[in-house]
Amino acid sequence: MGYMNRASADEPRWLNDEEQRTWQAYLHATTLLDDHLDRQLQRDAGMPHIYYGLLVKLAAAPQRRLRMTELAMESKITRSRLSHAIARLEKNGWVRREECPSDKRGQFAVLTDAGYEVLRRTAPGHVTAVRQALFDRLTPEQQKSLGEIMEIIAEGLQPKEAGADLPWLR
Amino acid sequence: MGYMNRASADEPRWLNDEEQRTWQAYLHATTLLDDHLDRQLQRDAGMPHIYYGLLVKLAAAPQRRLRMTELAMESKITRSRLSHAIARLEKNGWVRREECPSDKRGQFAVLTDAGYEVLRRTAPGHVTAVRQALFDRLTPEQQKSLGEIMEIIAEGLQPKEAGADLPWLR
DNA sequence: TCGGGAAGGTTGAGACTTCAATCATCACTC
DNA sequence: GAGTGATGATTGAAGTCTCAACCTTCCCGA
Repeated sequence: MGYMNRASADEPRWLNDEEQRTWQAYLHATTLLDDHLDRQLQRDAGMPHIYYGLLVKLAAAPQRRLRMTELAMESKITRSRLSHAIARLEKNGWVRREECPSDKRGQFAVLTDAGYEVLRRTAPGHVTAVRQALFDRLTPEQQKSLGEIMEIIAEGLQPKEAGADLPWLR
Repeated sequence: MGYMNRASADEPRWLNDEEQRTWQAYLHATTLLDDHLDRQLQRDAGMPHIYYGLLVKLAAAPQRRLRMTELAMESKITRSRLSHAIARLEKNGWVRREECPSDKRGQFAVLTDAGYEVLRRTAPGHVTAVRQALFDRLTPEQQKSLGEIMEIIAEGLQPKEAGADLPWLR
């Protein structure tokens, strides 16, 4: 059951053996990599991978600041999740909130110097971890292929149509 | 910072532009797909994706039962996480625990009829969701490539050596 | 300009995960 | 057969995420 291989009239198209293998491999790889990087960063930077990603986005943004919804969108998460995360990072002194002059509802998340420093200190170790787990194991063709595939999947999950169920609009 | 493109003496090999794009695409796709399937299953089956996966493993196992550590290993998660999860699924009546006769420390997680029924009822919708998000969007070559790549990554993250930091041995 | 819906963001409760500590049993050795 | 370390599994607390409810401000048409 689940992804079984069967065949009958009005039944859904179950995954065949190869598809099941591919899907299992996907689940295994993503689960393990997620766990691996979360652990690496928790140990070396004191925060989970997704939080680290937030700091990276802020560091790359003009003025090292981003509107909350924009940051949520770039990170593919909900605004609620982001609110909680920023609250935690603020407590650490790595991010600070600033009001938006042009829209009084708006808030900026701003990377502090301390936040930048954490990034500066831990980025080398993290990029190494990513290389070891991913890039170092794949041929250039596989890297290219992976990029294309992941872009297709990501695109498919964020349709342009109005009313789409996107995390940052939830 | 984070995956910046720089060059100097003893600095780590930062990700180049294409690598950064690939990595971003990977993060976006996995985050969105995880969210998407979690939501689909929470809505239709009343449990998160990983819990659903546990039921699927049990359904496929002989006697519809698996030792805790074995189930954790197949699911790539920690035993602690599994303990909590099984406790919840037990409360739902979808899984029951049984002692292991040959090793009094051991426990079996056993899929109940009610658990099997949930699977029977929700599997079609789930496999459809997976197809729509993943397989339907990829060419056969891309599917093959994805499977190979993910197997490489998964393999790389579970080294055979003793002392490896594997979730289910934590 | 008033009213109502949409957009930006936060909050608290409950659900889930992590981490370290714990307990019981097993396997091995002397 | 007693001691010791390893294995199988659980627990509770703290951290994180989801969901729904909420508040404020903006937008826009009547």
